Amino acid sequence: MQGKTGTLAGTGETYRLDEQVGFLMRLANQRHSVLFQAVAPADLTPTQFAALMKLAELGECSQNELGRQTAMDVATIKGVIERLRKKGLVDVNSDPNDKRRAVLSIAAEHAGLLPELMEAGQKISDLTLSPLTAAEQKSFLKLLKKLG
Amino acid sequence: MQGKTGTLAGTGETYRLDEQVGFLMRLANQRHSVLFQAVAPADLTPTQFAALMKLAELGECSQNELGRQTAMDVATIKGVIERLRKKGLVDVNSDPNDKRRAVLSIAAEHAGLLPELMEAGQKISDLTLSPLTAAEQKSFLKLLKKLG
DNA sequence: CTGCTAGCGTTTGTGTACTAACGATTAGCG
DNA sequence: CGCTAATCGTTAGTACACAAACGCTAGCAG
Repeated sequence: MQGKTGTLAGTGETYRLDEQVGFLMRLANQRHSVLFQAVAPADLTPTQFAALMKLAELGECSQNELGRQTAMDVATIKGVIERLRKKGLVDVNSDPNDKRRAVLSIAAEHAGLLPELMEAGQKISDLTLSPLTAAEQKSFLKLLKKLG
Repeated sequence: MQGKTGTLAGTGETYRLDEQVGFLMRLANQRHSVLFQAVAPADLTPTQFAALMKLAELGECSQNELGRQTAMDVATIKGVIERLRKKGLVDVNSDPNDKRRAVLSIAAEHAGLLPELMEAGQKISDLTLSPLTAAEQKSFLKLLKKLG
């Protein structure tokens, strides 16, 4: 009977924030971001990293296309590409065949960075999952894919 | 170290973005946000909802304390509280015993909203997890907690 | 050719989220 | 008692993330 404890007192009080998926996912994401920042080369953020790796995978593509492939909004990918361009990691050229399009590609000078990035990406994933056993990791990823 | 980490850019890429935890968690979070927005009352965002429910649970507390309880940065919780205050859901008063503190509480006029919020929160969690079976949901939450 | 539709990129506005620095206040220790 | 350390809240700056509205361009229908 703590008089001032909670407006929820007396209403059943069954809701626990720290049991909700959304909250737990936010926490897991925060931890992942910290690990990422500690390991990632070239001051890349998780989002920038994703865009860069996808671009490496695709070779060349338009801005909106890359956004779709990485599940980023048009307005989001715009800023991401702009920052990668400023860092000199991505080249932006206009498509002569379609004046609407901007053709993205990885800057040739930095193509050598890719193996390092892939290795770092793997390490970050491993670190993020390290509190789980190998079996748990596999299970977690399987379930996570169903929630995408 | 282990296996093949994609050799060079020109040859084949062995790094699959859509297999990485970080990327999958981002996707799951996006889906959750969409569901949240569709169901949540009072135009609350997931973050605002978390702050509000935690405040209801605690009764009264300072801004920084609420931030800690909900895993939000001081700068983040500041904005969140400001928006909740503008909506009239949260009252902010200064502590007479400690001039640094701002004492937060749920606005009495809206205390009746809480049961509805709890119900919505539960529904959102259920919807988010609906692609999984009951057993999978339990397993997923257990693993997720280890990653927080 | 004209007009419609759809896609590409841009901009604005709102809302997280963290870092870093700051002033004000309180608490603790010598 | 005074100095220092810790805590509280604020602000500026950077970076996602999405909605909505805009202008431009390409492709297609009539």
